[in-house]
Amino acid sequence: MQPTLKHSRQREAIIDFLKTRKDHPTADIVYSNLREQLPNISLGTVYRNLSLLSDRGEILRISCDGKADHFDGFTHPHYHFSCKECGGVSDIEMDLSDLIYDKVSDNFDGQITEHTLLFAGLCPDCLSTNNDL
Amino acid sequence: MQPTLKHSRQREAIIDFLKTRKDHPTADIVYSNLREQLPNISLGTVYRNLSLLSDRGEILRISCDGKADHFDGFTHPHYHFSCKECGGVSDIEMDLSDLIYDKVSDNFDGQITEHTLLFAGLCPDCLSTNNDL
DNA sequence: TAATAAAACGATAATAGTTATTATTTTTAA
DNA sequence: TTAAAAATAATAACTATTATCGTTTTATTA
Repeated sequence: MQPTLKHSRQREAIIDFLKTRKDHPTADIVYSNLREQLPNISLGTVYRNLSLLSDRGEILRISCDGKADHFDGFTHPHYHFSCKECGGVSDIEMDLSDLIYDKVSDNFDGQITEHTLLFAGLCPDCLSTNNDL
Repeated sequence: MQPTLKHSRQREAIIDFLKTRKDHPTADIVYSNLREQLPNISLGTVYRNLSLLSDRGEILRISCDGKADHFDGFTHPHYHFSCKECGGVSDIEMDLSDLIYDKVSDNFDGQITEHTLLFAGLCPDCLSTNNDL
């Protein structure tokens, strides 16, 4: 059994902060923003709670290419896009699940409980900047 | 312009080794295996070449959840599966590209040049072991 | 409300994975 | 066969993350 959660101001602040952001901040960014309201919060606390919350499915962890993980406070089914130019991570709202699960069940004998689909390329901003050159 | 490649015994050994493996080894595993034939090879050389080769598209880098990256010597279109029980990474051979690109182009204005789709759950072995309990 | 146990904390040390530095060696082409 | 470019081994440095530990906070119960 996992231990019962006790309320903590720090954890609540982390969840609240993530809910205000659509840009999927890293642990470090969460930390430096929260220090404004909670000057004594520790980076370890941020990491601990981000892991705890994503393990419990309350937030999403997005891992791209060896760099720092990003976190998403919104857990409805959607996908992510990581721009190769600016490094930003943004949302792509669409529903592929049925399509993907139908197809993969024909091709794999194990049990698939989740999938991560990450797109990469140039975001609209960087695309237009590049075209201007 | 990127520098012209010069042949190196170490890089060739890395490519050859990856071609013999279907289990997507990490840099560390590549290193310890290659030391049998090249006792003086350095871990830095392994990392440098794995990055160089994946940047050039000759091998694939597979990033899952903060742990060490895995590398795949086969670059034809296929997807990966990471078992939550044993941590192994294996292949799923299927073609979703058209399906995915068609759908995503309706939902995103940037330019998508690649996508990474990683499945997770229980591999056939761990699934049958779990059922036996 | 005071005592207590569990959970969470902050500070910081430690670790894993990876990248950078540098002096030396290897490769390639003139 | 020499010279420039690239690659190497060894190792230091770095980044992201996790672990440790003594203290504080939270929730429960006497």
